Amino acid sequence: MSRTLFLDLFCGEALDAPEVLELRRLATQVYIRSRKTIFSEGEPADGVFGVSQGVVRLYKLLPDGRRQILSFALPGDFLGLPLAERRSFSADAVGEVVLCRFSRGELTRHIRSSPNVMRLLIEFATRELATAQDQLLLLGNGSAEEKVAIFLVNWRDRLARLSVFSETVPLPMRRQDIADFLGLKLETVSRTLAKLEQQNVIRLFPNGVFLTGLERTLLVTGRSHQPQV
Amino acid sequence: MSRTLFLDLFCGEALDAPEVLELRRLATQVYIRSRKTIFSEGEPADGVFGVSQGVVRLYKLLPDGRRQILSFALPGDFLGLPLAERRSFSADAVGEVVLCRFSRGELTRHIRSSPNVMRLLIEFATRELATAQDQLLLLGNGSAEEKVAIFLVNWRDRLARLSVFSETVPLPMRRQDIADFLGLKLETVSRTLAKLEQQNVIRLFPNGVFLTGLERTLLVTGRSHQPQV
DNA sequence: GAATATGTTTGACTTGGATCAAGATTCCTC
DNA sequence: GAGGAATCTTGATCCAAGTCAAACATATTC
Repeated sequence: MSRTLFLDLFCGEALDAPEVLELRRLATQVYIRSRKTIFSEGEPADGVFGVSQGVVRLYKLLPDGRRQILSFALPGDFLGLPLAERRSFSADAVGEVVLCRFSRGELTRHIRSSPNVMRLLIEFATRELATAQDQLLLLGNGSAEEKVAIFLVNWRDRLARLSVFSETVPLPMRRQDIADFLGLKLETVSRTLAKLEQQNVIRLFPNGVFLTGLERTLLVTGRSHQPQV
Repeated sequence: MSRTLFLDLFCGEALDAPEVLELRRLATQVYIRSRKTIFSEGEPADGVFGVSQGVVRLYKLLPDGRRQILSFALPGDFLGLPLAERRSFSADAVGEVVLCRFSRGELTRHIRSSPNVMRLLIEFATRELATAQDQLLLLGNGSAEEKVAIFLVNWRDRLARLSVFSETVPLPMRRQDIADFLGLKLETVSRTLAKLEQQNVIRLFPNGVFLTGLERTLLVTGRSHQPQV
């Protein structure tokens, strides 16, 4: 694996080839083993990371051990915005992960001189904020069933944007992760998935689900059907 | 009221005087009556607003009438980021409100040529995202008591940054607004406030609270004690 | 300053999801 | 592939917050 997949994801779309080449010069690749921590909340943020391969969970911990997963980062996503001095959340690898790493100083210097990279970052920030706001709506108002159903649909749609659309959706994260993402307990996630399977809208298999008529049952639709920003 | 208070809030801090003057040339003032809607989700976003005076609630509605308040905007805050074509949430005035309005085209043109304004916006976006993530932590993990207590402390701290610090905190919004912000029902908010009053950590008065030893009781501290970004 | 509307508090009861506790799978490791 | 650990499912019970309902306060209007 010699290519910086993270950057390739923008080539031709948001950035042109010379720009990608210049950024690639600044980037180093980092391989993270499954379950390993990439960085922790409160640490100095000396590197900026983009995901090339795999899934990364971003989360906050409370002193008593409660955890809130903020998002699951996929290839093409940054692990947070590159401006803060310190990490405002922790990140670790859900499976094997390949990252693209920039030094914060070099990247911000490069950003200043490149309107395209600047725009890319602002777009990413805008998208992240909109996603967080949709998640607020879900956490504040959704029933367990709505939360799980919408999570599955959104997850499928995100994966679809990366590869080919498929109703056969891998779920590399644990039930506990889904629970901490949705503000539920893992037993509730398990029970809710079982209930959705009984309703014949999903079919469970090891490390994944098969989605059938799910969207029709959703009360909260979120942004899943809006065009990508 | 002839000055654009919104802009004055940045003068000397993030922007220098000539820059504020130039922005003021682009700005118009808008007066909004109490409870009036400023814009609604889904509309074209033709103007960019900053708050000069008053409190604005930003929220999303579900088809069945459920509402999630995303945040209460105070003087110095933008009502969303100025990039999206359409509003991703609605906004209305909690009390009498004075806004500073820019045309989106003029502002984005100006942003491109001004690194300071650009930086201001990126900082605002970063801060908004961090705030939203703290709110996710609270909505996903907090009990009713934690939610209400942290809301009160954060609200006091935000007001303190605008004027002088005081434990006497006005609450211009309704109980229903607090409930929709915290993912609770208004009865629960009312009961929880009563409980906190019985514990002698707050004192209620019409349209406000007096905070006493509240912070010591908090399990979730949020960002309330971190330095301002 | 009645009359009315709009908010807030409080009480009685219900319930969805949490908690506690086994089992059943799946995944490693040797 | 046997043994053990981690993960997932399912069942029984509990409780924090929701629901329904009524009284109480505070604005607003005529």
